[in-house]
Amino acid sequence: MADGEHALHLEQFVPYRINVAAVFASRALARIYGEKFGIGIPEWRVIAQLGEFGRMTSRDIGELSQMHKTKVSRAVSGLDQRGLVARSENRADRRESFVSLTAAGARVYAQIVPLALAFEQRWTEGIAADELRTFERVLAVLTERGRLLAGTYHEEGA
Amino acid sequence: MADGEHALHLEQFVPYRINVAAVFASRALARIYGEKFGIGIPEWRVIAQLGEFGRMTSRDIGELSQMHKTKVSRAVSGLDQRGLVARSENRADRRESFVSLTAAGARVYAQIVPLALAFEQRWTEGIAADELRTFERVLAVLTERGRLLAGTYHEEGA
DNA sequence: TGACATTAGTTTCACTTGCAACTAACCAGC
DNA sequence: GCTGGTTAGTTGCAAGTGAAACTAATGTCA
Repeated sequence: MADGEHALHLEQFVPYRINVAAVFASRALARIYGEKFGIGIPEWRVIAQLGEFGRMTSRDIGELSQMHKTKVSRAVSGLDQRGLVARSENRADRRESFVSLTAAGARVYAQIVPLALAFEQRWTEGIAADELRTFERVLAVLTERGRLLAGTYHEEGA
Repeated sequence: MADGEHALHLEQFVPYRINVAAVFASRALARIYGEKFGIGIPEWRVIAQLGEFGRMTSRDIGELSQMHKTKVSRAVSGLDQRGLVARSENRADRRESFVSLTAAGARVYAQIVPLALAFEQRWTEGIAADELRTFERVLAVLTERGRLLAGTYHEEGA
């Protein structure tokens, strides 16, 4: 460790710290989706997108929710089998199909949303509003720059 | 969506956003460790801890780097086989053993540290120092609270 | 029209992961 | 110095993952 260099302390290393926080958040959320609804995080993301935007293709789901197409494929299949989403052919382009929530899926969505928002609320409770805004702004910058530094691809976490 | 409730927008949902940022950061870092040194994130965390604290047990490595004991076990085994760490018996408690960097491991550590710090630097470049401090402070709060909300365990991410 | 590239989505495969069960060693308390 | 509980670390296993290969459909350009 020569002059002018800084030592590395893992517990202060931002990429590490972000990851630890992300894992805790995922685990806590997975509990909510999982224990009460038997739904994992990829499934949740699909449901969240469909609940927000309605009918969409798997490609768009992956694009918007930052998931690899194989993960979307498997999540959609699982939800389809369980009757929470339905697929309908796009006659204008038969490679893709539209995915949408069924009535049962919409009910699950309606139940999860308040739980998810309550979790977020509880998680960020007591943090000053302006600090939280700063946090989110910095997070957005880091995410965008991270996307560039990570490369081209397209994928996931929770 | 009744009165008084807020809609959920996944792309603004903090747990989701943290995860996306974490994945990008991990991927970018994994590139650095992986492409140049053939080292994965668990291995990197072990090396980072040993480089910082010297000789320690697997238990302590896991504790400090937030990794499940099986992950630590496998990472240490791999590094041992590759000659980057060495294990030495603790005669006072023969269940555990001390792990430490070999000369080769120390060289790898010395090479990775500046790359890791340069990455962090590049990643956070241009963000105002006070905003970054706020970010880190909020991150610490979220991490601690996340730990509680997630449960008791002990584990990982990148 | 036909050849070639591209795209949506699925499947196969190798790898990583965490949990649970296990082994070996230590630590009561009697 | 036993007996039962606890701890450090490893291993078997089932689930989840992404890359790559694949299928089927669409687009492009001559």
